[in-house]
Amino acid sequence: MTEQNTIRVPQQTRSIEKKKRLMDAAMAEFGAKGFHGTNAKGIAKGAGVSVGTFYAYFTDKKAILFEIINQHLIEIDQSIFKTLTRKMDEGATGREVIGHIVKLGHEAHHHSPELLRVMLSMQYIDEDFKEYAATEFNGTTTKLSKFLKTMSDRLRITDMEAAAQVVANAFEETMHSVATGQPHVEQDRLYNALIDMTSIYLFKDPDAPLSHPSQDN
Amino acid sequence: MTEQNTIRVPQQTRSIEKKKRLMDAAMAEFGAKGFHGTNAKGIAKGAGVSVGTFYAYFTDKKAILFEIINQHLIEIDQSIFKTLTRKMDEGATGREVIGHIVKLGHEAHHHSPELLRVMLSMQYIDEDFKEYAATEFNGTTTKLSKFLKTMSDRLRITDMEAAAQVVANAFEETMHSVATGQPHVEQDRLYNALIDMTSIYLFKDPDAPLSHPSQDN
Amino acid sequence: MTEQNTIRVPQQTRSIEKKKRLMDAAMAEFGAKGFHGTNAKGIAKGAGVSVGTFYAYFTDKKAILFEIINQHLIEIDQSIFKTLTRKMDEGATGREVIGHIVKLGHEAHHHSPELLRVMLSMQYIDEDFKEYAATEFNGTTTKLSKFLKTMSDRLRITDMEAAAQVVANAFEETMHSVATGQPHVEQDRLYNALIDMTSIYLFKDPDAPLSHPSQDN
Amino acid sequence: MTEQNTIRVPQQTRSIEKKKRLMDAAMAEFGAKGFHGTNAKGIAKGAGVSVGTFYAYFTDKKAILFEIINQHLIEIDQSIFKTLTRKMDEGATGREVIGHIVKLGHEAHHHSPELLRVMLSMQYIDEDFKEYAATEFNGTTTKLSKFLKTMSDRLRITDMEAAAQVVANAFEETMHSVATGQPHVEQDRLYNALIDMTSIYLFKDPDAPLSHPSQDN
DNA sequence: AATGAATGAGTATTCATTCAT
DNA sequence: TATGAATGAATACTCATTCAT
Repeated sequence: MTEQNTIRVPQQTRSIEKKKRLMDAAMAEFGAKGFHGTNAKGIAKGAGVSVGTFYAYFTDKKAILFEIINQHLIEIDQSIFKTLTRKMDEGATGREVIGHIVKLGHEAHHHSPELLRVMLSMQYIDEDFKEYAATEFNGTTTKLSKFLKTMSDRLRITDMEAAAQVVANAFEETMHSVATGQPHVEQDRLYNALIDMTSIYLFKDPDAPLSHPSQDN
Repeated sequence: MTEQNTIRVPQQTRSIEKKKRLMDAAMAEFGAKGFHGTNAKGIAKGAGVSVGTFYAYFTDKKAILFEIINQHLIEIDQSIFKTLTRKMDEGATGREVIGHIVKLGHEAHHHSPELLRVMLSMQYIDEDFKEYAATEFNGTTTKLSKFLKTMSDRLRITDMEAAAQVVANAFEETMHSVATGQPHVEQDRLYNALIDMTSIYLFKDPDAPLSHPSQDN
Repeated sequence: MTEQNTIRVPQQTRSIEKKKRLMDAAMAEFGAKGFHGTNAKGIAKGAGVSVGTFYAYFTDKKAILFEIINQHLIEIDQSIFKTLTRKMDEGATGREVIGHIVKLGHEAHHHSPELLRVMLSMQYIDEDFKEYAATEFNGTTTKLSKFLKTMSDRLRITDMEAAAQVVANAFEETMHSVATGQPHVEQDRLYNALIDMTSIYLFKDPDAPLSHPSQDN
Repeated sequence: MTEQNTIRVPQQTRSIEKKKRLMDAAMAEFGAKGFHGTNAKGIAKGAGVSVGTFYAYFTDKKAILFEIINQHLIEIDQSIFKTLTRKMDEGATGREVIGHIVKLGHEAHHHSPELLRVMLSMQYIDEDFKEYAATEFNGTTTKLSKFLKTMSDRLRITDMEAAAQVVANAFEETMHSVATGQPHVEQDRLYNALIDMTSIYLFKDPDAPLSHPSQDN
């Protein structure tokens, strides 16, 4: 009702640690019971603080989930695109680069499969999360699209934007299916198929080194 | 999901119609407000019956959602595989058959995008739905896998099961992104990319007719 | 959040009785603990029903207080103006009629002094109650004003509206001070003073009979 | 209202100023949001100090409201009775003196109508405030009563105490209705009626000068 | 078969007050 | 003296489910 509710922005070491404890506890709770099964009281208890303290750091349980997910996605995103150019400089082929992305993506998704489930469900339930996920995904495909454009002469495809999105979709869904659960087929066969499909699709020659494009011409 | 109470199995015409009314009302409610925003009272009201009647036909709101989704998926599944063989007999190429699947899938997913969202969220929230979705998806990939095996000599790929799943994944996610959301790229470009990717991946020659395999040998 | 909350309008005998029980319990609670000290749970408990039942009959505690007060004011209002004309026909003087009003007002205010306190506080706290009280008071003064106009030739005063309001104010406050508590002076002396003040103010001759004005002229 | 903790009685200039700042902030908060809508944190924030500091100066929010109201009433009370004798010495009539009181009362009540509302509501809600208001009102009527006794030979009325209270009641309520609300009749007509009613009631000749009573006899 | 009144555990959130720093 | 982080009891309100009629 009143607008004097200020959310605590921790500067002190103790406060920062308390906020972290809350986020860790929240992650555990969300992972175990889902969004609707989790409540502020439980999170606070898990973190060893009072409900009041929870509400001092976060406006509500949606806010804390948001912050948790945000932090994770930032980590994932960074980890994927960071090493790509280095790989290429090492003379990796298209197929190898794709394989590397699969490996990184796999690791990222397996950081916390439980949380991943919650995150995935939220984008279908909540408008804010939907929007956030869309923006996030958009960012990823844009990066991928740009990445593809830097090597356009090695590519089969011409519509880079569409390709980036379709490939990202295939990656997403396959990662999720592996991370959240039911692998009807062993993970390696699945990843091999994924690598094969996207490599064949994207590259003129998936097994040629990607770097030093000038030399090939 | 246990059936501790006797749930009415309608034999009478009036009962069947009442059950249908309940399911229609439920679909509308779930679509508009999501699973957690919907309650039994609202569904009953929408169907013009009492809460008691609702509970006479369904154990709880999960049960009615289950039944609704089940019905839809059956329809979708049938619509996709029904016409495939006919297409092939008409001399369609691999690319054309894939294109046909995309068209059917698109229609199916756009039958009720709202409900689709609920369905998608539920598989991340609820164990029963997760299991169901897995089985369903498994069924689809199995069918696809079998379908691929009937034309193995025309295919690039060798691991049919893995291919079926990866292709199904790419389809799923792309359909969903179009159905539930903000397409960053126009739908047609996306679908073309999807068709291109999967055709190139699956077939030795995506533009050769699939039928009469004996002739080619 | 959802708008399917329908407030139960009792038609059955049992329901009507339940609603009455709730209102009686609420009156007791409000009287004893004031508005902010009372909660739905307590009212329900007092009425021997569950909280849910409370909320089935009333949207919130404000609503039930409103209904209680409304009922009381209707009773008060009716009791005051009902017998006035009869008194006049019996040849009562202005002073006697005023005395009669004081008597009726006193009875009305003493129906439930505790509730009166709550009612009075609410008009200063809550906008809806303020508005309601204003309307109600307006109604009373309007009636009084009309009543005065029927005997304008017997009156000293010329601005009937202003007189009606000032007289009503004097009545109100004196009634309240007697009903809610601290009589620094005995009630009868106070009422006599009130009668004296308003009679002298309103009438040319407070001790002449009010009826049959034609005869006097 | 018990003082279990040591409440700071400011002697230092800085402390006095801090207390004033708190009271000013509290007035603003109470006026804007009422008693129940206001909380210690908000007041402290408004005063630019910490909650702890608030509790160092006041036991709770009731205490600060008490102090604020007390200060205001003292001011009002003084302003009303201060100039009365002077007016009389200037040869004012009874009606003119009453008119002067109305003017002063009006000004006093309009100092902070918002706070007035809070004050009025509190006397119906809280026992301590009720008692305080009673005492305060008692004081006013006692003063008025004494004032009247100094001019008993000019008065119609004989029961000075009762008259003082009834007149005070009429004043109170009319002032409040003007200050807090929707005047159904213009303020001037209302005040004129009030002056007329009380003058006619109190004085033998409302239009004769009050001073030098000996000369008249 | 159908109704819908009744239940009450459960949930999110606030805020007066304390107390270690 | 002053701070403001921390506490946790308390509150309004909802909704899945039952069961007497």
